[in-house]
Amino acid sequence: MAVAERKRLTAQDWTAAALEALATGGVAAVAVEPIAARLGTTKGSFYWHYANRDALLEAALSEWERTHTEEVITIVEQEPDPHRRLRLLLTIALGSNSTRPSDSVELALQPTAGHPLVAPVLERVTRRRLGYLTDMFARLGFGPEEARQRSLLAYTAYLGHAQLAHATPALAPESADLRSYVDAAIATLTSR
Amino acid sequence: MAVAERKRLTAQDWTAAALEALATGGVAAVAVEPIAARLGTTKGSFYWHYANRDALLEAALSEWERTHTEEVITIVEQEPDPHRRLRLLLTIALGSNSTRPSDSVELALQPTAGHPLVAPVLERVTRRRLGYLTDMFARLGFGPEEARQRSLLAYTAYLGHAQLAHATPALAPESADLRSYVDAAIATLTSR
DNA sequence: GGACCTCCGTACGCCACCGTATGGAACAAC
DNA sequence: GTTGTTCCATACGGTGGCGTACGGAGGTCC
Repeated sequence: MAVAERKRLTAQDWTAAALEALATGGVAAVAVEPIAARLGTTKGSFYWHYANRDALLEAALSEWERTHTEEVITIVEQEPDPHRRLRLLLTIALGSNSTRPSDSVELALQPTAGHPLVAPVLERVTRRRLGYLTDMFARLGFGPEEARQRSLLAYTAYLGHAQLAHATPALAPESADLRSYVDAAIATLTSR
Repeated sequence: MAVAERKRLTAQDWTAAALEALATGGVAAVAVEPIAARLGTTKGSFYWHYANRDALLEAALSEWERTHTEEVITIVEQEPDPHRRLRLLLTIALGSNSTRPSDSVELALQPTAGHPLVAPVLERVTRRRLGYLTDMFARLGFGPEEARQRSLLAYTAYLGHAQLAHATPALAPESADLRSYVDAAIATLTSR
């Protein structure tokens, strides 16, 4: 966040800053000169580490795909009990911190979903998550078709929640209310 | 859609084109010169009808706020039976045509939710919709708190579905599958 | 302490879009 | 068919981001 001590930069520094810009301002915000200014440097630095803007965007997207999702799945898999695992997952997904950058990226990619660099990443991530969720419902004892539909409902609810928390935070549940909401949502999503 | 016979344009023509651009390319796409080109005219026309770009954006947002939502609510209110009414609403919301411009606008506004012109519109629309949904669940016999949480789940699922259908259409349910999904979702959302 | 390599600052041309100015079509009224 | 009004085309300057060229600072190695 802080400009710090004017050190030399690495390609990593640029991707990190790009990811941050991506989360807050979307694909359009992944712009060389503004990010350079934010890093307290100039374009000269950037074009040393990267060929062009697209390369930076691509790096940021890869970073996002690599980091999130798998990270969460790994954490959640520690919990052996299926019910508690689903609860943990939804708590992490809906809860924790409604404005953390991780899910902001997903939202920020939305309008440019058709972008040639964005589309494949988005599809891979979504497929992975949906597949995992479906598996979870199946392990809760739901049949294949039922599990698929429940996971779809759960995942779209997650997406919508992130959207709500970002766009109209005043209307999204928070803290204590959020915990209560997560409980109610799980109850509804797993009721037969 | 077609460029037509090179007639004179009205302010309405410009807002309509702006709304279309907004739906497909987001706030950034509401740009005077590209829209002028698309309309087969020039900026000269635009600046006769509007003061500047912001005025156009504002007009497009107003148009959207005025048209959608209330339109759907009016239709849905024709149906007297609460269960069938909810079904009708979700069918319209999730179903019909996943890539119609109406809900694309909502998605397109997402990344610029903080924009001074966008934020208030988004909040009013969301509040109205959530309020109406909560009311529907209440009329189905759910208590106030339960109705609020169910409506939240239903609305976020709607938002997420729109997002899914737009960003990764390959992973969203379609046609027959969609009808089956809507049924399953309603069953889950209204189960006690 | 020179030679070298890594990284960055600055200056430049290019393009897209914004907004202004202004002359002139197109149409209406009579 | 002249006058007046409505609407539009064109030309222009300004701004912000992209990408390139190139010189030079700051480390590193011997």
